[in-house]
Amino acid sequence: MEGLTQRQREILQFIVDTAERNGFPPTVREIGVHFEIKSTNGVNDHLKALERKGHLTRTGQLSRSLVATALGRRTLGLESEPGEGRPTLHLPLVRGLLPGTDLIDPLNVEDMLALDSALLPRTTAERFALRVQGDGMIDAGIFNGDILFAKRQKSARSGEIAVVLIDGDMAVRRVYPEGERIRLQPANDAMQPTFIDVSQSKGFEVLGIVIGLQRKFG
Amino acid sequence: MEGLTQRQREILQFIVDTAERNGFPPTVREIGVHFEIKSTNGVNDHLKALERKGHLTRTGQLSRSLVATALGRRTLGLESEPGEGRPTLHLPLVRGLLPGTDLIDPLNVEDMLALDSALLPRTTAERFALRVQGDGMIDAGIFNGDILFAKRQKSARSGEIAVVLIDGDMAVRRVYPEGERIRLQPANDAMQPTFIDVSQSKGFEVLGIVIGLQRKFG
DNA sequence: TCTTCATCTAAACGCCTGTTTAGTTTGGCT
DNA sequence: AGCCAAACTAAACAGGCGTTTAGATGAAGA
Repeated sequence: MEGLTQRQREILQFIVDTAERNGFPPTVREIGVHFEIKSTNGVNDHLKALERKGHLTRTGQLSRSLVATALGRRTLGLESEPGEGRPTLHLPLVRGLLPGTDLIDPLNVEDMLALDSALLPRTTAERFALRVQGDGMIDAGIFNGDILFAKRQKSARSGEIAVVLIDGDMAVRRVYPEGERIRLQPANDAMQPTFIDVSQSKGFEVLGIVIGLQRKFG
Repeated sequence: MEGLTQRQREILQFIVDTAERNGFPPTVREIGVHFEIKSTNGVNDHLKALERKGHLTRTGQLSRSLVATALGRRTLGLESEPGEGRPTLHLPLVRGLLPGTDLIDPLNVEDMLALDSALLPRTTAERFALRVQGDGMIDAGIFNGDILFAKRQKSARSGEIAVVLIDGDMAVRRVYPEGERIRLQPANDAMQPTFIDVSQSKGFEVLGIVIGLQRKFG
């Protein structure tokens, strides 16, 4: 089975990505526009090559019938075997917590994320994901926009990084129980800790403990 | 939110099924053939209704741009598991680079990691993962032990965080081309930059650009 | 009964799209 | 130098395709 040229590979990737993103594959001309190939035949040459090498199928003369084969998908790294027998987790990405709902509720869940279990610590607790908002934990290497993974747990030990609910808003802080009060410590020199009075802690809740982080660059 | 008629539901189902089976949605006429609707307008009436009721999207006047919305999929009982049809990537975790081998080679690949494609930026380039060794990029929020994701690329623009090879060892640094030399800048006050002489850069190579990061806590 | 809506036929317009033919350019290989 | 494959420009054809206009039928409500 022949290998692909760099250009062929890029075009195959574009077809797969476009089908993924839009729900339907691109036309020959749309591929041309994306790669600044002026002639439809320039594109067609690549499609012929991809088809000849078994990475792509076309159906008759139907528009948008460009579909990557299993081989093609494998070439792009979309279908190989992950760690043997190790499960891929599916974690809910939560937006926030609407009053009167459970955290893991369709109303709060924005998406489901697939993640290799090797990328998170072992735990028997329920897990969820959330998007970091703000720079409150920047000195702990947790940046605005990062995805955090947490295990559900209603209490935190001293110094653990927890996802907490304060008056309906989710936040990420280091938690330090200090007798009558709880100190929520940001990891940012420009910010002050928040204190929660244990005796009247309405509106405060520990939602979970941070167990992982994912960042997207660029 | 209005409900669907029996006919509208059937047509929505056909669109989703066809897209699933073929890899691309049907045309207006193909829908007509399947349901023995002689006029394209007969079909179009249904599409308009489905669109109006928020179960279907069409993109301009593009062919085969019929895609069920999240609501539409829910109506059909398809409330899919992870992100709708979005692929899960399988990226090689590389240990290093043995002399005379390609980076993505069984000899260098320690494991395959499954990761939701939504967690990394879109790219047409090949991707790989590596484990961070050392505190050289600690001020950029990249810690010892983190897993980094990179796209394969032989050059880096100024300031990009790159995976580089220096005398056989992989390292992660910000890259700054400076005329006759290249500055490899750590993000750690305690460390000094390394300089590569462009004219005799044997043993130096850019392997890729960092596109993501995964951290495991605790 | 009158109205509304869902469903459909028929026909036509005009851009969209895949395909083909006929070349050119570039780089690697012999 | 000669050859070949990859990659591309240019132009054109024919049928595909979305859309619109005009109208028909029947069932459900008001």
